[in-house]
Amino acid sequence: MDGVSARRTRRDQRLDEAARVAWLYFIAGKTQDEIASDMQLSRQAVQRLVTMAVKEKLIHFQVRHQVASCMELAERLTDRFGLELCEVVPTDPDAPESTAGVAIATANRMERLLNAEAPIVLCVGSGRTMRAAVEEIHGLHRPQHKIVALVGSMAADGHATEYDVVMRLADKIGAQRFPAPVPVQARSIEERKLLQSLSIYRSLLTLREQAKASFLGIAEVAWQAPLHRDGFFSDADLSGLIDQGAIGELTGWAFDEEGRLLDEDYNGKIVSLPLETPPKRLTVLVACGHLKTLPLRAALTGRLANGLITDERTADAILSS
Amino acid sequence: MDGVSARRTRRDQRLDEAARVAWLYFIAGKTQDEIASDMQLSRQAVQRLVTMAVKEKLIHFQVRHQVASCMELAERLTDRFGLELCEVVPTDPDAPESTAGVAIATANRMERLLNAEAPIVLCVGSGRTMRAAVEEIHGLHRPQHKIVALVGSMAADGHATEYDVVMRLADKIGAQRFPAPVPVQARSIEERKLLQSLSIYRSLLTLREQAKASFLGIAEVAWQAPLHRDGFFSDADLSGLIDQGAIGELTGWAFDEEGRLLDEDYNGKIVSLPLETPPKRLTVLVACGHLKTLPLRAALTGRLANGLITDERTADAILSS
DNA sequence: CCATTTTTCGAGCAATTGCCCAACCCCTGG
DNA sequence: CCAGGGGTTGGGCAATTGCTCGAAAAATGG
Repeated sequence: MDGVSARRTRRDQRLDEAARVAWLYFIAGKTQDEIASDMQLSRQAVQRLVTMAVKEKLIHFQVRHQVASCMELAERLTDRFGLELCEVVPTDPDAPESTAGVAIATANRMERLLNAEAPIVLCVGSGRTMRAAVEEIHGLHRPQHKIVALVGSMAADGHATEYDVVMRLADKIGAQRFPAPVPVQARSIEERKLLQSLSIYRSLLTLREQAKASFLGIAEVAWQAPLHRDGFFSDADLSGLIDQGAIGELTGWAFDEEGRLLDEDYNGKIVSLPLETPPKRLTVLVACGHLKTLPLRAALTGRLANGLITDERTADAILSS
Repeated sequence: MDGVSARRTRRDQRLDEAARVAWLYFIAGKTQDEIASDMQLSRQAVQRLVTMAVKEKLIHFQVRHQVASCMELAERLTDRFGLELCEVVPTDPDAPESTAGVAIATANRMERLLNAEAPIVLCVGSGRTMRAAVEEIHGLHRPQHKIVALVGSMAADGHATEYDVVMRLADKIGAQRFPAPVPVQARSIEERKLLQSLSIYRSLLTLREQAKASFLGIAEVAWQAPLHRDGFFSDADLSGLIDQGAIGELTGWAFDEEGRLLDEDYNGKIVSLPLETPPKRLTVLVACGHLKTLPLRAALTGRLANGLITDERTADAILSS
């Protein structure tokens, strides 16, 4: 009997045993002790065989539930984009563009942070999804915390968005609020500089340095996209952005499909807090729906964020490029 | 929100959580503690969710190895025929009628019994498979044990079988031997009675009463089957048995396809120790190959034995009737 | 054949898991 | 509004499992 075939045989016998043990352990539900006496092995030998069966993939675990695929998608997103937090919720088949699931998941995550007794600073962006998320937060009273805006809630003409996330969240939990009483985009670079010289802006910057995490929406850069429709960006601005390859924006900052921020010529009038690239704290993008796929993929590729809460369909779309 | 749908939703949420937990536990390999803090649940809650996931079949275990199907077949055989011992070994695809695997498995089982220091009595039948099994026994020296024949090893004309299992096994382990120096079948009922009146026969009966277990082969009743070819049964005997519906025999005792022993007219000349029906001790049938399928199924159906060692193909054939 | 290296073994212990129980919550129906 | 009952919770503890380590056995090499 030659060495190789002998070794092979030994190994096969080992695998046979491992498979038997795995069957008895996982399927028949016996304890390792029982199996040990059944097969007259030591308990430790059985333990090793179980480990081997798992390592050698003799035993396969399969979760038969919709969330199983969500978990897998979350893991793949985490790996691919180096995320610190990723949550994928099932897509409601009756309302595939609904933000409900994502909003609840986001609310849960925020609640977890806000549950703390020690005062924390939480930065939030704006948008419908974030607003919906905030609506899902219940029953917390945390006056010690500070909610800070990452982005202004006004257009250059002074009219305010209806989705004022900071105020609503602060209301909900009785926290201190730090909105940004500035437009998303100034009329000119000079105006932007002026606005940024206000002490209020410096306070926001300082607060953000202390922030535990940021949660923000994302938007596509396209005609009739929310920022355009609501008048935050003019036709001319938008036209320029699109020409420059912008496909999405975070708190006003436009980026291309590689997640590279556009330069001063195009992002120069944005008054929102600058994006941290790479993020210095947990920075979670919250979005779902097919319009968000490209912007999300781009932002994650460019490491503009290190967290993501989305739904199954969007997650799948992000990964299948 | 009505009660039913509320409860349903609650349950679904529970199952979602359970699926998440199961995924993290079984697939991601996290500990319950880790999962608990990740999902901010108590450790016990996670434990319950894992249990629920298993109970609700959310998590499915699959052993990807040939022996997995063997284990399942063994379980089904155990359930269906009320067995105390059942072992199914993989069929060698290159030699599907080979008794090698079954012989090794049988040897292992016998070794386990014979390993004991306290003296035991072991009864054995005859046949090629049993002989092969005994050949696989190694390195035991147990002079305190007694090996007892369940069946004679001679034909009525005095010639002995080449498969003398008792002597070979006793040689191997240095045990005391109690062969049955009688034919399988007497020439007449009178001769049978005479043989049974010998003190040797009574000794064997007494020894069997003390036996820990019996291991025996099985044979088909058919033209050119071993018992016929080797001259243990005459053409006339066999013809009668077949007419009476005999399809198999254990230590000479013929039975029909329901596992009912044939009556005195046909089994009246058998000198072998009577079968215990139902077995009063572990009684293991050792056989594989397509010729053995029917006899095995019949014998198990008639509860003529409470143990079985066979191969995958045969096991499958026995069950698919 | 013996020496050396590698693998395997099981005891002992630490970590993890399973389970029981009293306290608690949340319905439901007075 | 309250009382009762089913279900849920987490503490505490026992059972089970995982891991480390030195010893022993087996494979390897001379």
